[in-house]
Amino acid sequence: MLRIAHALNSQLLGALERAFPAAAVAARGAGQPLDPQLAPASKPEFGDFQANGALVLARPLRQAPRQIAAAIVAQLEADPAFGALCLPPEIAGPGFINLTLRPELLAAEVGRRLADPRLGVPAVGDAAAPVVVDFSSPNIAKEMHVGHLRSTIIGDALARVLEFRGHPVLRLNHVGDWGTQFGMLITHLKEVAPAALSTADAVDLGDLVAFYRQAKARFDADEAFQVRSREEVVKLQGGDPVSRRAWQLLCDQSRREFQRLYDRLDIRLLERGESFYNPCLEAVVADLAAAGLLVSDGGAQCVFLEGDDGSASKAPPVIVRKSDGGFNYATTDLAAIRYRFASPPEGDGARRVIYVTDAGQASHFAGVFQVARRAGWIPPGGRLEHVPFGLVQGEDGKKLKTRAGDTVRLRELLDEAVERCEADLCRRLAEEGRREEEAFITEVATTVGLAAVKYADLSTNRTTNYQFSFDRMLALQGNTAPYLLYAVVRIAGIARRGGAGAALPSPLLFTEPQEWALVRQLLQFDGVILEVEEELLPNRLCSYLFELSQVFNRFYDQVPVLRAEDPARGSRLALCRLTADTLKLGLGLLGIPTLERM
RNA sequence: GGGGCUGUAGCUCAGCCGGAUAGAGCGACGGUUUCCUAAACCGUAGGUCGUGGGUUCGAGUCCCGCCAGCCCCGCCA
Repeated sequence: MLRIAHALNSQLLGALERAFPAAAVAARGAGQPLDPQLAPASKPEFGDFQANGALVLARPLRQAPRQIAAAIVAQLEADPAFGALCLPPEIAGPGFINLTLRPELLAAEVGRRLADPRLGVPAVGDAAAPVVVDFSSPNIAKEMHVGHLRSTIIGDALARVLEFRGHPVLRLNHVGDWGTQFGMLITHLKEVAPAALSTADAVDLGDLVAFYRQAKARFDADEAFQVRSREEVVKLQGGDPVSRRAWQLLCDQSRREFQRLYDRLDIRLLERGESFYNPCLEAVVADLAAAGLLVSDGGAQCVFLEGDDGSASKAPPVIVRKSDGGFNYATTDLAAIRYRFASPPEGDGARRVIYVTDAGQASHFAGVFQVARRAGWIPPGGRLEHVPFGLVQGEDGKKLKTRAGDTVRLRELLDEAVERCEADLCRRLAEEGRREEEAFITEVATTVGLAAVKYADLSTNRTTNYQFSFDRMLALQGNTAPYLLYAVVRIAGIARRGGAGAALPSPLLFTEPQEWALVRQLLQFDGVILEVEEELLPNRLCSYLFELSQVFNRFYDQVPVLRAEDPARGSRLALCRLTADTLKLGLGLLGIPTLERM
C-alpha cells in the first residue's frame, strides 16, 4: 500500500500544481511547497485515502475550500494515471477529497503479496549502516528481575523490526560488569572459595544473589573488609591477574544465568559490558578537554549543560571525572557513544544508536547526549535516541513487588505466567472433554504464557507506566496474545481441512464486505512496519495485528471458506493464507512464536 | 526549589507530527452454534478528553497558567 500511497501523493501534487500554478511557485519560493496532505481515510465509508490539502489553501487563495477541492479533482480526473488507480474522487465535508482505490487493484496487491516473503515491506539497501540497540543490561552478580522485563522485551522487538528492514543491528547488552561493588564481591570470593581462583569450575557459586547479599552484609558490618574491598578495586583496575580471574569467574557465572532467561525468551544479545570501554575513558576526557567543554568544579571535571537556546541550563553538570580521579557511569556512557558512532576499526560505525531504558534515566541521557553532540562525536545524519518506558506497576498502581514486599524475579514471573496458562488450558480441556498429550499441553502453555507476558508489555504505549496483570494478559478475549494466537490457529485449522495445497485463482475475486475489510487491513502491513521503525513504538504493530485478528474473525464467522464454490473459495483461501502469513510475521517481529493448534 | 512523564468511558488503554460525529478491550446488559475450533461473532448502555485561557477555518493533539499522580535532580547506574 505504500507504493500506491506514494504514487497517489505525486499525482495529487501534480494536480495541485496544475490547478494553482501561481500558488505552487509562491509556496516553493517560501520554502513551504504545497502538500496535498494525503492520509489514510479516517473511516471506511470515506474510501481508502483522504486529501486534506484543499482546506489549508483556503486562506492564501481566498477561495472556498470546496471550490479548491473541486479544482484539484478536475485535474485529477484529467490524469489517466490517476484513473487507473482510483474511482472518481468525492468531495466531502468542509473540503476533504475522498479517494477510493479500484477494487481490482487491491485484489492484485493481495496476489502480489502472497508471492512476496517480505509481505510488501521494502528492505533497506546493502549500504545500510549499523544500528545499535542497547537493551536489557542487567548487573553482574545480580539476578534479573521485573525491572529488566520491559527493556529486554521492547529492545528485542525493536531490534527484530530493524533487522527485518535490513539494517545491520548490533544488539548490545551493556551489562554492569565494572564498578566498586566488584571489590567486595572479589574479596568475599577469595575468602570464601579460594579454590575457585586456581581450578576451573571448582566451585559452583550457585545462587549469585545470595552470594551478593553475603558480600554486601560483610561490607556493611566489617570495616577491615571494607578496606580490603577498596584495595581489591585498585588491584582489579590495575590488572592484577588473580583479581581479574575472580572477576571473570563472577561474570561467567552471571552470564550463564542470564543466558538461561534469554534462551527461554528467544532473545539474542551481544554482551559488551561497561568494562569494554575502560581503555577509552582517558581519551574521552581528553577529547572533551580539547573541545573546551571541561570545567573543574569542586575538584571534579564537569561539562555544564546548555538550554535549547544555548543559555546555561539549570540542570546539574555531567561529571566525567570524579574529584578522586576516578571515572563514573557518565564517562562510560560517553565512551560508548563515541565508540558506537566512530568508524571501524576503532568503532562500530553506527548511524543510529538506540537506548531502551526506563524513563527515570531521561535527564541523564539528555545530558550525556548533549555532551556527545557538542563534542562532535555524532556524524551528520547520525541519530542518538533514548527510548524510555514507564514503570511496571502492580494492580494496586504501585511498583510491582511480591506479597512479601521483595523484588519480583523475572524467572518466577515467567514461571507463574506459564503455570497459570497450563492450569487454564487443562480446565478447558476437561470442560470440552478433549484429550491431549502432555507434550502438547506443555508446548501450548509455554508458548501462550510467554507470549502473553511479552504482548502485554508491547501492546501499551511504552512511555506510560504499565500495570502488570496476569488475569488481563492471559485473557482469551480482547487485545491479548491468546486472542491473536487463536486467530492463527483458526486459519491453520482451515489449512488442515483441505485448504493447504489449493491452487489460488488469478485474478482473485472478492464480493463480500468482510472480504474487502480484510483485504484493506492486510495491505496496511508495510506502512505499519515502517512506522514502528521510525517511531520505535511496538504498540503500533500490536494494535495493527489485533485489528487484523478482529477483522479476520468477523470474516471467518460470517463468510464460509471451505464450503464456498470456486472462485470464491480460492480467493478466500488466499485471504486466509495471507492473514496467517501476516500474523506470523508480525508476531515474529514482536518475538512471539505461533501455534498450529491450541 | 528545578526538570521530566502522565491525566481520555466504571477499569485497562489506543488515538499514527492539527482534520469529518473521540475509538478499542474488559466489566455490565441482551442476542447468535444441525456448518472450517463459540478461546468466536452481533447488539445496547457508558466520555465537558484534569482544569482555565490562547493560537487556528478546525484542538484530545500546539502554546501559556493552574491542579493531581509518578519519576529524576553533581561525583551510584
